[in-house]
Amino acid sequence: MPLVTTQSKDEPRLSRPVRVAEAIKDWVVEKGLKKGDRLPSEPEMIEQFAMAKGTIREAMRILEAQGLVRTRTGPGGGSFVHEVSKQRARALLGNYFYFQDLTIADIYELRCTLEPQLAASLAGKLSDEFLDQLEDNIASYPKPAQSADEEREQHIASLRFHALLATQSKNKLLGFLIDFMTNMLADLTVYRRLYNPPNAELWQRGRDYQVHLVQALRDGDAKAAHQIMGDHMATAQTLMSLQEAEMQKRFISE
Amino acid sequence: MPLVTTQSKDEPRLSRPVRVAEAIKDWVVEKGLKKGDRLPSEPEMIEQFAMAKGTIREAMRILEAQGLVRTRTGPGGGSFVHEVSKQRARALLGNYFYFQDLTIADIYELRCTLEPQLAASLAGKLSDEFLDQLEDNIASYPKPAQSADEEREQHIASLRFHALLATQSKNKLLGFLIDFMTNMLADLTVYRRLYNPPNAELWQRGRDYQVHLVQALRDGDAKAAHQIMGDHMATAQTLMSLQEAEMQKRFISE
DNA sequence: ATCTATTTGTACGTATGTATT
DNA sequence: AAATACATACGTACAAATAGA
Repeated sequence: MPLVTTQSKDEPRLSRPVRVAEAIKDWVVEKGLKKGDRLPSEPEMIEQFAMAKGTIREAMRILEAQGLVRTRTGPGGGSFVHEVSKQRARALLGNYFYFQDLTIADIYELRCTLEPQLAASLAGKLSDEFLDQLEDNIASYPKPAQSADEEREQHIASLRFHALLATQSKNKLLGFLIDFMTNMLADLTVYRRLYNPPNAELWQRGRDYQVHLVQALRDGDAKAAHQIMGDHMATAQTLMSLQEAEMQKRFISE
Repeated sequence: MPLVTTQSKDEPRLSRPVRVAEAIKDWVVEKGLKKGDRLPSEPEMIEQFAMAKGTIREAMRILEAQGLVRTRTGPGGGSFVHEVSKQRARALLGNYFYFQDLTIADIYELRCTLEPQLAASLAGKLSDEFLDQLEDNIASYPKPAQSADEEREQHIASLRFHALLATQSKNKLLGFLIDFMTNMLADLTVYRRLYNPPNAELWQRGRDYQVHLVQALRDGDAKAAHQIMGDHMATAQTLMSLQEAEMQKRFISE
């Protein structure tokens, strides 16, 4: 799979640092460099590309910003091929949606189909250790929230439950998406509980879903896992729309 | 919604240009700058951040690489807030998956659920002009491919059909995902038609699906659209697995 | 703990390119 | 066509960080 360069057609013309960055990417792929492999030193690149130091440095910054290399000073230092981290991919993708009018409803629409699919795919595939970890997470919010702040924390924790599950997905794309959505919700949701005080009954239902889900996953009952997660998502979706939750507009940090 | 910064916790420490880039991002959000708005000039930033010219320039390159600013020379030139383009978001996300072992099967697993969902959501919502455009696209591959090359081109064209549909999604996240997946498939699929020569019957079935789909979309029949797209995807999924298609490893260009 | 070698990071002066008026 | 205002690129000198002796 080729590394994706970052150049569009109609746009005027690329600056030198950008072209150098592209050249380095191509070179990395061509040479089959793996993560951790060292790139040529600054002076070597200056010679190889016949560019000034500043230009080379700007090119390296571009690659660094994209998460593809990491640079260290000192002896044995230099730039190294680096695996793009999930955090950075999240952040970079998040910046795209900063300019789109993405709503919480949009995210939930996708969660409603993808989360059950993930749950079904994981039934019977999880280690006991991991299932215990899920239960620990549920145990971290043992009783209904007493305040808006507390409820917010519980909301974040329960999103963490889903992000945890996402790490186990065999399908890396599905896993990333669910992680992205939960993080987006955790980062960006601002409550506007204008008419909806914390509701013990709703809390209990959400909690029950998660408990039953873990049981279904343990039992290897894919169908039940799918069903439970689907109900859970449908409930959550309704809840979010009732609360008139809003997205906060900001750039995301890795 | 805040702009996502790009800093992780465990990692050593950020270089100055990266920190300056983050500071600029925060400043943009704080000031509520919109796309097209001008950032301070190089000399102004040098003063404002008390940094050297090179440092500021590297910071701007970082923001440029992330697609957040665009820079122009000349009078009235400078750096401007820029909406992250879909192309760039695709490329940046693609680089993440370069290091994950994402398979074609993974992508199809998601397409099987998301494409029907999109189709259903668009039934009865599309303009006649757009529906004609879809039909034009179908007309661009009027007969079965005679060679592997031709078949490859037709495959790309039929992926374009899906990308076209994606542009109409009201749900921006869903639209982006489908666009991302079709582009990933178009860019990265390498055929290995070891035992599968171009097959006229399969081609005819794929074509029929698209024709019927457009009809259902015209009629506003969401259920039929969902069904047809679901069948189409299931067929395509089988086809891809039969052809033992492989992902090519490379970085993606915008 | 200190020194030294290595490699990136910062600074700044100058010259060139480019688009607007 | 010329002047202007801006970014772009280069080259050199020096500063900071880190690993190892």
